[in-house]
Amino acid sequence: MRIDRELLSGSALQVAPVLLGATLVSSIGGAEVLVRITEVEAYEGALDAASHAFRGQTKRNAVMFGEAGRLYCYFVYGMHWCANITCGRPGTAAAVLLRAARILDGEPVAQARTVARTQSRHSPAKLASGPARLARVLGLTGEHTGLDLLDRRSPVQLTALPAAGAEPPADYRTGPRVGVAAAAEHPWRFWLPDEPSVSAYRPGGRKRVAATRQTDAP
DNA sequence: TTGTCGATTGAG
DNA sequence: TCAATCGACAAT
Repeated sequence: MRIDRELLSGSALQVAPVLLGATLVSSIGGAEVLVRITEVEAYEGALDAASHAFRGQTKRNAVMFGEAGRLYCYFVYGMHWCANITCGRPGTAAAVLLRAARILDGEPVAQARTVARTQSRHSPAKLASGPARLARVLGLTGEHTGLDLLDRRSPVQLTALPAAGAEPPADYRTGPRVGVAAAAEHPWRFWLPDEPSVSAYRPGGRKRVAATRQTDAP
């Protein structure tokens, strides 16, 4: 089934599981890489303390407030790019972080991009295991933010959903987001079972617990 | 203008 | 377990 914008216009929580199993193709740099999404995370707007859009619109997160189906890439830890697909209605911020994928075609290109950055090779299953690794094999950086993934002329396109169509896959798993301290109580991570590319879980970083006030409040 | 920290990764 | 490495944003 073809992916349309309406399908992506729901909340991040609704859209995230639907993207599991979808295929994404990048022809950036003249080399084609095709992947099947195996792991994602939902990020809402004002109601999600872990979202880049939590404190309102800024230059960086502006695309999250626009129409669904656009690419949102951000730079993190001074060296990595991570990619999201925007969702929700215009005016409402929401996006789905692409955390891992299985490489269906273009593995040599993916491997070459990895070696170029790390000086070392990865096993096929790990080439796109993790948001920064996935963005790397696809050649995605900040300059690609805003690209319409539903436009056939775009160098990066969301091509198709699995046979099930607009429904989430029959079998998938959910859990807390990886490396996110805020709003950790919600299962906003979705992944396909038995997929070697799915990244390892890691609890959120320091939450800087408000003072080590062990004693009870007055 | 300055200081803090991050939706991570790879080496040790 | 920890360093790398820098842009965004809140605080000054």
